[in-house]
Order: sequence, then structure tokens, then C-alpha cells
Amino acid sequence: MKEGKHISLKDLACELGISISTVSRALKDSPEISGEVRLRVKALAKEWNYRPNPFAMSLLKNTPRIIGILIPDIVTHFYSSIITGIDNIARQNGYSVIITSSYDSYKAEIQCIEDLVNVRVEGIIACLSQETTDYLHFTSLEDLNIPLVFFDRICLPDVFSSVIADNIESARLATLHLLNTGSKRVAFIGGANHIEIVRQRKHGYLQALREYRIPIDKDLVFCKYMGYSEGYEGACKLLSLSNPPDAILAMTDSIAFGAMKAIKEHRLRIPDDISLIGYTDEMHSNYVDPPLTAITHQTHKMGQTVCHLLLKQIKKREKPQQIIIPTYLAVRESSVKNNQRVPPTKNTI
Amino acid sequence: MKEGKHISLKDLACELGISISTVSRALKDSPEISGEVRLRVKALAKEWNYRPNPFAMSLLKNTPRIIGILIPDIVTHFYSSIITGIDNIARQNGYSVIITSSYDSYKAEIQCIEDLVNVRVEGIIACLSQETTDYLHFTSLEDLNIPLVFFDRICLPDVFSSVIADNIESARLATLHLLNTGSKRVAFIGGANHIEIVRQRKHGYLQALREYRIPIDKDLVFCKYMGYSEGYEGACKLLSLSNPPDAILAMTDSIAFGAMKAIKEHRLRIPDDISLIGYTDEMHSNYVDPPLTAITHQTHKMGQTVCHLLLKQIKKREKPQQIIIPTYLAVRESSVKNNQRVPPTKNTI
DNA sequence: TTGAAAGCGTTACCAA
DNA sequence: TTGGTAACGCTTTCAA
Repeated sequence: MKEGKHISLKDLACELGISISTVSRALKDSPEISGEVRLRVKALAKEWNYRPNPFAMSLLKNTPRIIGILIPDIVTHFYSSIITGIDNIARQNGYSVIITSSYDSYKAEIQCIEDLVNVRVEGIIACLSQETTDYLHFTSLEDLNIPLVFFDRICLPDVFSSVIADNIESARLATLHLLNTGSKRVAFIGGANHIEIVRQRKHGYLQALREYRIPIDKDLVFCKYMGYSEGYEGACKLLSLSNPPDAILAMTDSIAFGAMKAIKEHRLRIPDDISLIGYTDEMHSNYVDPPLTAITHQTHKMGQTVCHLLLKQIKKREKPQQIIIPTYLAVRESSVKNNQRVPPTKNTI
Repeated sequence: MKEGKHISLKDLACELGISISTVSRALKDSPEISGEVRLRVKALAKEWNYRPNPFAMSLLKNTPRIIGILIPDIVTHFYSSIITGIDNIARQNGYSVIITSSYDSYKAEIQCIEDLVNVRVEGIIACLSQETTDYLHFTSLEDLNIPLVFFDRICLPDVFSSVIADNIESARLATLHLLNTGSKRVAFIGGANHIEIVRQRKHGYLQALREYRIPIDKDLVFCKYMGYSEGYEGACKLLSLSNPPDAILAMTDSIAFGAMKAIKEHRLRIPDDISLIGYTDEMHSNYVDPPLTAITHQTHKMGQTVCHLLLKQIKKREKPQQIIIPTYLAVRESSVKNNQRVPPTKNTI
């Protein structure tokens, strides 16, 4: 039984007194093997619990069937949910998944890519760190012939395929929703300007203001970093303006929660004094006080879609394409001023 | 340059007109190599971007430097946070990590273990699915000589090492806290009884009641499944009792959030009508209304500790040990009845 | 129908 | 100081 060590074809061949090649063929139902041998081989393989050695296989074929994921972190629900979607599709297609986290550090991101290349992943799915402004570590993957697909925080759309949310439109609709439900001065809290999703969402926000013929007030836009503390900081700054906003569109869930804290500390009521909308898909939006209106991502679908896109690229390199996954606005209490109640959408939970 | 394909030692050797062994030695600073050759080899390796093929290595050494993780899911903050801890330590020690999710299904769990074995992980870190009552798929790992370490939801502590929280004590202290802050009838919502942490936490809960000389009322214990809906269901049932509780100790965060929903639907005030404590370490506990008092796990430390434990077992099989990671009670608003205000602990954020 | 041998990329041992 | 060779587990010619 060879306890401990793994069983190899050689072990089986020895025991049965036949050659390794015969065993190999018998196991894969090669037509040129006698039924009797096949049965004996299979029986023993089963009894001894034989499993092909994946490293020998990878060495031989140079296709380890592993895809690499690079994300900012795994604890943010948005990312872990997308990973779940990726993982499902990968498994269905016989791939394993290996996850690396940049923790939003440019330096760590480079190391992650290096690690993934070193384990010879067949392809990579990535979401940029907030710090990243240089893409050399990604473009150099082309020389190694490792396909790369981005999601959410993307770059170089002419070079790499990507999956994103309908950022412009979602921000536009969210802003319009605020303006339609009693808010007059809508502020925007985002992240650093070099990040594509920041620009897109701000774009949608500004477009809505334009549609409403509201002059743009630069003081109402706070863009620094996407994080809880910056949400808090941004809201504090906005609230201390001589002419403060009566609504905030926060670009991420953590920003929204930070802003919420600031608003409560200022003893303002949500939504009557300040309306608030977040970008999130977390069920926690439902539990906060008041329940948070939020642009909701179809994270699972996003994950599945990126993975499909990558698998396609692995099979056959194609020119880059971009897929947009629609979001929807889950209207809860934080956005509708009380003299403006509208019936909740069916997405409200 | 060999675009596309990976560079091998052979490629370097060919180009330099020396043998493969020499290249191999030069690259790893073998003392028995002339400085001149070493330099030339290293220069070319760098220029051509040579990376050792990990599969050849794994094949040779039979130590792929991969550890497998089996968890119920990745989106629950508790698990993703633990994974982060595991991952940090694993990387520090040159290991990669591969994650599989059982989605709390026994059948899927068996498949996950099978997958991990097939990729030849050197060891496995696992947290049981809620459905699991049979451990054959784990004990059979012993025959394969693959070390296994559990965390949180564990089994067979005499066979496998494990890392757990101080479940009995934490539940005891939480219950005492409720009784000390105005609650008279404390209920417990847990999961299925075959799960060790359920039994332990219930044990701590009952012990606290005994210390307070409060007779045990079976109606106040609801144990079915650890999930949001069951938290809701349990709370509904408890609240409809002829003699309902005035406090609930929920065994997980999702149970607590479900219970919170039920309580609000019953138009009861937290904590004045019903106090509520959850088991969680999420920052979201701070955002809910009211902020949730919760037993807080040191998830990162738990992850690091399991990983260390596993690495030790990989290096040298040792007899199983159990490590207990202390929790602390973060007292917030949901547990202290208003006529009983105590100063918040320093853990309150 | 079966077996022998080469090859995938690397290391380690033995010769030179 | 170097080179040749065997070995890791498997597949795939090529021969028998």
C-alpha cells in the first residue's frame, strides 16, 4: 500500500508485472489494450488510490491549469464575492485558483504579479491597487504570453480585456435620484483621480448636475483615497463648508460608512439634513441606521464574467473586449428626504 | 529571448556554451564555480528573465510548497480575515495557499478535500461545514500522510491539532454581562448541536445562568442552524413566547443581524426591551442600529496561529495540540439597558 | 497488444 | 572547477 508516499504508475506496473506504458494506457482507456489488463490495472489503481501527479503533468504539458487572481484585499465583501464567482467558473473548467492581495500597495502588487508568474499561472485576473499609476508590470506579461484580464479598477482598455460596472450611468442615476427626492446640493466623495472608476463615477455625477442645470461647485467634490477614514474626513470637510451639501454620493461602501459616522457626529439627521448613497452590495447596508441606499453590483456575475473572459483568452488570444455589468439602485431610507417619500423599489429588501 | 515559452536552464546553457549543471550551480552561488562564469550566467539569466520551473522542482522534491484551506465560504468576514492571517504566514515561509469552499455542504466538503489532495498540497487547514457529522474524509488524510489542522469548527481533537476561541468563557462572560446590565431572562440562539462550538458556547451560557442561580428554561434556547434566516426565525419564536426573553445571546454575527431584524419588526427597542449580543469581529457591528455589543475574535491572530501549527506539522509530525485564542467583549449599545449604563470598555470604538 | 526509451526542467552525485 | 547522468512521474513515439 505504500503508506505515506504517493502511488505512481511505476508502483502499479511493478505490482502487476507489466510496463509503465501499459498501465498509463490502460488507465486512459486506450483502445489498444486488452480488456483483461485494463480491468486489472483499474482495479489496483482504485484499490491503491492512485492519483496522477499534477506536477509531472504540468511539467510535461506546460499547462498547470491554474489561474491567478490579484485583488486589493480579500476581506472587502465586494472582492470576496467576485472571487467566489471566479472560483465557480474556474472549477467548472478544471482550473484551480490562486489568490494574491496587494493591500492597495503598488510595491506589493508588483510582487504579487511576480509570484503569480513564478508559479506559472496560465492567466491572471486583476484589480488595480489604488496606488498604481504605472502599468509596466502588467504590460510585461505580454512578453511572457500570459493573458491578463481586469475587473473594476482597470487600465489600458485597448490592451487588456476587462469587466466593469456601468459606472457613469450608475452615478448619474444615483445623483438624479437624490435630486428627485428633495436634495438640492449634492456632494461627491471619491478616490484618487488617476483611477478610472473615480473619473467615470464623477463624470456621471457631473452629468446629472448638468442635466438639472445645476452649476458645478468644486468645493462639493472631495477626492483623495477610497477608504473609511477618508470618507469620514471628506464628510467632515463638506459639512464644515459655509454652504454645506444636503446630500452625499459616496464612491464606495467604506467611504459611505465613514461619512455616516461624520454626519452622526455632527448631529445631523440622515436623510433629512443630509441624504447619503453608497456603492456597495453588502447586506450590511440594510442593517445600518438608517438603511443605506446603495448602487448594487452584481458581484457574482462580474466574477463569472471575468473568468469566462480569461478562459477564452487562454484558449485563444483575441483582441481585447470590455464587458459592462449593469448595477441597480437599491433605494432604502438614507436617500429620500421625508417630505419626498416615494414608494420603495422592488429591490429594497 | 524565446518569446512566449519559458526560459529553461538548457536554454541558458546552450547560449553560453556550457553545461546545464554549471548553469544550475552558478545560479545558486555554489562555491565551486569560477566568478567569471557565475557572472556571465547570472547576467544572461537576468536578461532573459529566467525563472525556475516550480513543477520540475515539485516533481523532484515532492514538496510543492502549497497548503490547502477548506472553509465554509470566503465572503464571511470572519473567514476572509482568518485567511489573510494564514496567507501572510504562508508567504513568509515560501508557501502558496489554495482556498476551497464547502458552502456548508458535506458533499462539497468531501470534494474539496479530494481536490486538495489531488493538487498534492503539503498540508490542509480546515473549518468544518455545518452539515458535517462524519469525519472519514479527514481521517483518511492520515494514510496519505497529509497533516491537517482545524480552526473554529473542529473535530477529533485527539487526532488533529486545532485553534479555537475561548468559546465557553466568552459565552459565559457575555451572559454575565447581560445579567449585570439589567437583563433577567437571557435567551440563546445557536446552531446544530453536533457542532463543537455550539455546545461550548451553550455550555458557557448555561454556566453563567447557574452562577446566577437562574433556573434553566429550555424554551429560551433555539438551536437549528447558524445563518441569518435562522437568527430571524429563532428571535421570532422567542419573542412570541408567553414569557419572552429580555436579552438574546446570538452565536454568530449573521444570527445577530437576523435577530435584530425580527426584534425591529416586533417594534421592540434594543436594548431596553431586548438586549442583544453577537459573535463577530466585523466593523459593521459599529454601524448597525444600535451599535452591536459583540464578542470579538482575534481573527488575524487565529489565522497566523493555525498556519504556524500546520507548518510545524509539515516539518515534523507531532502529537496534536490545541491552542485557544482569547476573545474580548466589545461593549456597545445593544446590550446595556438604559437604567443600567456602565462606562464603555476601552474596546468600544 | 505490449514494452522501451526519450523528454519535460531541475538537482545531486560521481567523474574528470 | 566543470560535465555527464540518473532521477522525479508521466505521455508519447517507435519497435517488437
